[in-house]
Amino acid sequence: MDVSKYQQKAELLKTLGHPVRLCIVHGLMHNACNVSGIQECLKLPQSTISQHLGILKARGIIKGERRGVEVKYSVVHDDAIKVVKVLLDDEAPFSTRVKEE
Amino acid sequence: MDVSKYQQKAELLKTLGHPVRLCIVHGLMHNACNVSGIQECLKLPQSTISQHLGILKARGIIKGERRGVEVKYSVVHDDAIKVVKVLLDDEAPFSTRVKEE
DNA sequence: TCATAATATGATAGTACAAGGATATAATAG
DNA sequence: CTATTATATCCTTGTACTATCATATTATGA
Repeated sequence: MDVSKYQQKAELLKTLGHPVRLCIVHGLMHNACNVSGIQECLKLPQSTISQHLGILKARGIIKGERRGVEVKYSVVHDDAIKVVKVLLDDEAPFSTRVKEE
Repeated sequence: MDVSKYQQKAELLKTLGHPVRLCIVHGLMHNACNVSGIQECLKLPQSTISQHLGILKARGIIKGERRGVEVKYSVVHDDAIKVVKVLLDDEAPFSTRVKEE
């Protein structure tokens, strides 16, 4: 039995299996934004958000690009996107996986 | 922001986010079987399997029907089925595949 | 009844995770 | 250089999860 396949997929699910992180990923799928945006949305201390972002980044689910003083986050993990879409299938308002400006 | 929705979905993901449980659910989706079958497959102590089954049952992901001396388990949670299919999309028996890219 | 196979539960010990405060780094403006 | 804003890291405390052993329950057959 191919255990490592399950381990890898399970780790993804476990990472997404936290309300704050799930919310962050879902939000980022609609529009990439920075920590302050998320923080305002979730009303949690900045350090808590940053920690979750760090976990998501370490697992390759999101990436952050620094733009001047901000860091703009977006979702880059295909499986993660698929899972979240299946679960929270509220038809993306738009397919806005963009970075304007 | 609708937090409870995320909490509920996150709990599902967290529950599936353990290699043994993920493996159990995936296996059960292909054919419902009993504890001994799973145990043999995973080579873990019976009590460990049973505990994971208990967790999956408590969260409404699987159900067990007693058939004589055995208990036959099967997956009953729609979201769980969708998630596992998307993630472990090996030859879905039917064309119930979710879109890919 | 008793023995046995299948499954569940309880207890325990080790490990990992979560939140939030304090503090540190990075970029830029002045 | 200094101040400010944005973000990251460190640390502590409490809580939850995991694996396993030992034991209990349940159903059935002799």
